[in-house]
Amino acid sequence: MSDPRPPVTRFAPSPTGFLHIGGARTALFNWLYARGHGGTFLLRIEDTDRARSTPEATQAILDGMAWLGLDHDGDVISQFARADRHAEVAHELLAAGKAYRCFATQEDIAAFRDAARAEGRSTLYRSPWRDADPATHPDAPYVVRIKAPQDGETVIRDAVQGDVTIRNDQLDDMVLLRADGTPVYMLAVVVDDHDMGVTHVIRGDDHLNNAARQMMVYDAMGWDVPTWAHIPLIHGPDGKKLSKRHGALGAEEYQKMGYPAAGMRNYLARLGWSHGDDEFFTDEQALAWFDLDGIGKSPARFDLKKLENLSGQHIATTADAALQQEIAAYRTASGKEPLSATQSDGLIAAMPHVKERSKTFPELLDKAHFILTSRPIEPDEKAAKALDTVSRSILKELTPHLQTANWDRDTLEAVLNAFAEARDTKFGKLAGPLRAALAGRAVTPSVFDMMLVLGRDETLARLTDAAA
RNA sequence: GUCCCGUUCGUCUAUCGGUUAGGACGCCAGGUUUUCAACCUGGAAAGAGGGGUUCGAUUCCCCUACGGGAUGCCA
Repeated sequence: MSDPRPPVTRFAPSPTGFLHIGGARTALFNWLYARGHGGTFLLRIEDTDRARSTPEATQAILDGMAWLGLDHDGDVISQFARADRHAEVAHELLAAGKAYRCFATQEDIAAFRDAARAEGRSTLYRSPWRDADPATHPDAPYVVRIKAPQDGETVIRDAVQGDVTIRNDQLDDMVLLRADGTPVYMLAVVVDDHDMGVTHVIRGDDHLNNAARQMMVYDAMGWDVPTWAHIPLIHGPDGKKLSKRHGALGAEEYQKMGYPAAGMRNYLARLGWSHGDDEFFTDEQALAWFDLDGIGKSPARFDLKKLENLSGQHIATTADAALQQEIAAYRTASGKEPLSATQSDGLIAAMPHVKERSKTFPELLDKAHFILTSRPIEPDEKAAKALDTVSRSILKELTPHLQTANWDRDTLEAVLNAFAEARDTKFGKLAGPLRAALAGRAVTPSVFDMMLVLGRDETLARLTDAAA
C-alpha cells in the first residue's frame, strides 16, 4: 500500500441477476477508492457461465450503477470474450510443467471424495495424474490442473482481514481448463486482473478462501499479487445472508421507491465502513475520507430506517434544480407520468418548503401536491370534512381581506391573525379550512408558504372555489 | 468432516491496554407548533460465555457457543 502508483480497482459482477445491494456496495467501495486516490475504476462482467449469464442482467447492473453515479473508466470488459487469453496462460503453465493434464473422470473424483469423507480426511481431490509419465496418458478427455504447492503455507495479506494463513495442504490442484478447453473462473479472474493492471481487489469475503487458490496462479506465472481487501457481506434485517428470499432488492428498486442516489451512497458507504463518528457526509467527503483501514470485519444488516434518515438529510441539502431532475428520473423509473412544464416549475417554487421534511421523493411529491394539482381542487375525505358550511362562510368573509394585502409573509400573517382575533378565535382554527381549500388535503406545508407559492390570484381563486 | 473468517446498545458503529464504553438511526418522555413533519431537551439501551497474560482488559492469547464462508470441470 506504499505503492506510489495510482490504484486500479474493478467491479466484477456476474450477470445472473439484478445489481443487489451487496454488489452495489462492493462497486461503491471500489469506486470510492479509485476516485478518491486519483486512480482508475474498471468494470468487468464475469459472464463465463454461459447458462446463467443474460444480457438483461448485464443491463440491469449497468442501470443500477448509472443510477448510483458509479461511472467506470474504459469499456466494459467481457470475461467470456477473453477465453482464448485465459487458455493461453493455462497452456503456458502446462508447458512450464506447472500444470498437468488430469484424466480422472467425474466418477473417479466422486469415489475419492466419498472414501475421504468416510475416513474423516480432507475431501480435496488428489489426482494420480499429477506426476504421471506423459507416455502413459490415455487418449481420453482431460482437464488441466495446476500443481499446487504441497507443503508450507500461503499467507494472504489482506487490507481488511489482516494476514490470513492457510496451510498449503488445504489447497488442491484446482482445475484451470475444463474438458472442453474452456477456462474456469479461478484462472480467468487472475489473468484478467493481471492484464487489466488491477492493483486493489476489493470484493466480498466469500472470496477470501479463493484468494489462496488464486495466489497459486499468480505465483506460477510470477505475477505481482494485488492488494486484497475482502469486505464482509451485507445481511438482511433478520441477520441471515441477504438473498432474494429475504427481501434483497435490486438497486433500481430503491430508485423506484424514491430514495435519492446520494442518500443511498452515503448509507451504503457507512455500512461496514466508518470515518470516526461521521454519519452524514457528501460525496466529496466520502471521496476524501474513504480508505481500506476504515472497513470493518463483521457483516452488517440492512436497515431501511437509517437509509430513510440519511436520504431525508440529502434531499434537504440538495440544490432545488438537481432535485427536480432527479425526481423526474425517479418518475420515469417508477413508471409514473412525467410532470408537465407547469408542474415542474411549480415544484421548483415549492421546493424550499417541501424538501426539508421529506425522506423520499414520493413523500416530497405528496407534500407538494398543492402546487401540482390545479383547479378545481378535489378535496380528499379529511379536507372535505374541514370545509363544512361554517368554515366556508368564514373563508368567504376572509377573501376580501386578502384582496388588497401585500403578498408577503409578514403581511399575510398579520392579516390572518387580525381576522382571527376579530372573530374571537385563533389562527389555528383558520388553518384547517385554509389548508383544505388551498390544497384539498389535511396535511400540507405551512399555509403561508402555500399562499406565497401559489400567488395572490390562485390563492383567491381557490378560496372562492371552496367558499362556493 | 476439514479449513478460513467473524461476534460492542434493537440496528450501523467509535475505542487501536487505563473512558462514567462515545456517536448515529430507531424507540420512550417532555418542549415548540398551523396539520404532518422538522426542530430542541432528556431517557432507556451494549462488550456472546469461560479461561488465561497483565498492576489493569471491550482491546492481546486459548477454548466453547453461535453466525458466515470455502471445500465444483459455478461465479
